[in-house]
Amino acid sequence: MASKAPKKAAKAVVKKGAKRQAAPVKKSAKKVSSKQAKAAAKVEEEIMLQPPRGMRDLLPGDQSYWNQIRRVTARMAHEYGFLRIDTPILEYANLFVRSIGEGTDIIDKEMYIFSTKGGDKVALRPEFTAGIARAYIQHGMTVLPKPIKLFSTGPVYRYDRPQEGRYREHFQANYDIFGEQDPILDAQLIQLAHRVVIALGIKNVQFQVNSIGCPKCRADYQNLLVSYFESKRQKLCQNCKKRMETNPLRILDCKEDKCAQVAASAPQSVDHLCPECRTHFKHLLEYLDELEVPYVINPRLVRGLSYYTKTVFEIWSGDEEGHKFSLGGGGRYDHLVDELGGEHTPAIGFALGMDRLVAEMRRVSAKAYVEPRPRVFLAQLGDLAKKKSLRLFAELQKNGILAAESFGRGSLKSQLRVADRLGVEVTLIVGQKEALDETVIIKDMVSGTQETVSNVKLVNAVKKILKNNIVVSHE
RNA sequence: GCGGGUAUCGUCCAACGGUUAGGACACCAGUUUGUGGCACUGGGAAUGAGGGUUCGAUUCCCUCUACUCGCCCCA
Repeated sequence: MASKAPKKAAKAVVKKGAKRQAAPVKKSAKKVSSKQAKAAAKVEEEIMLQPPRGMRDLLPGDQSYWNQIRRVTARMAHEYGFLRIDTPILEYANLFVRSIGEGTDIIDKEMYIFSTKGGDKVALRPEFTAGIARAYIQHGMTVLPKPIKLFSTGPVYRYDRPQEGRYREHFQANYDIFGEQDPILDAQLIQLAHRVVIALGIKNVQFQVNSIGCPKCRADYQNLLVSYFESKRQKLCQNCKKRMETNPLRILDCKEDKCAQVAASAPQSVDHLCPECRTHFKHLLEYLDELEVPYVINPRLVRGLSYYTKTVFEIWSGDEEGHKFSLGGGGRYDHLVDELGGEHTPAIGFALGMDRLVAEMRRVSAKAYVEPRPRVFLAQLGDLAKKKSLRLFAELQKNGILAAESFGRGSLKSQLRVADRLGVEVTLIVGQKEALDETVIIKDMVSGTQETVSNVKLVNAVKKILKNNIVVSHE
């Protein structure tokens, strides 16, 4: 038994789920004085055995839903003609500031921004589109036949207060289309989003759509809005009073009761669109009706990024209590590319929140993708067999037989226990005798019967047994 | 950034202010050494950190940290 002091020192280091890492410390602590141990523990305490706030591990047990989402989003991207693109997680900060815009919450308070050793101001991407638009311009994709459809998945970062369904690191599946202004693309993108969600087994969804116009008509509308809110200034919350100057459109979706009341009778952007924007929106709605996508027009939907023009939309999913939350959103951004220095390129894009899709799939017990499990276990006994088993393992794989093993274990008993727990149908046993004879024992785990076959016949024999067994599908 | 709640083995729970901090599940080993499931035996494994009150704190108080729920915002 360790004396009390070292044990305490070790304990301090241990923290949750860190037994193994802590064990060596415990051992060495025995040898040193308690004073030293305490000092060591103090240093060790600095190591937080948890990820930074708002970030989490996606454990093996979580992966089936993630795999399903990765597969479906990528398959659908392919079917709609999207090409995969991966851009850096880190970009120069001003790329985001310029595209997303000052006055937005994302830029003003939610961006991970810092300086490199070389003095560059960089930021973790808070969304995909800015980096993708940058790559589009930089690599001259403008010469490619239009439209150019690009697909990405990966983490994005927002320095936000975490809560249910909101993380500082979360994952998005992102779709962008460059070089086409026809509203049928808007509709097609919404259709894609709908089909992804449906394919994942999430059925109770609805789209919220709105048009916030182009820079021309929005400027007029914004003036109208400001003068309206100016007349009701007293009734607005502190935040919204500030928004009057910075981002008046956002007052429309303020959740404060008093603001919502004022906003309810505010002029709506859809009533003040220029002829071009009006036509665009009208056609979009016609296409959506044709598609039979569930949608409602939400005149107060404005979205938190300032580069949007014309169409904006979100996908919402409901739960039993009638509480709804957003699974994704997007919109058109016809002027982002030229604002960033490229030639004028109308574009539209949207992102799905993968973490939220997982949460929603869990809630509705949606089907998940399960990797094929090994149906064969390879057990070894004795030094010679142990050596041979590595080669045999590879041999099985080359012949399409996925095998599990527990080579580190000595006794046959414990290996069979593992085999049983894994639920394999066949265990291959190689002992000293078999290793010398170039044979393997094939044990049927269901009936318990076994036979010895020569190495050369092994693969076929195993395949035969597996073929005859009824394959249990894992949902 | 602002409120509320929570913090005990890997997980889920227990412990009138006094227990060697207990149990279940999981994990590891063994039940005569080359054969799984069941059973039995054994083992490792925790009071988030720091102060205070007290003879004595897992328990009461304070601070910090983390998590969590809501607001804000968003995916």
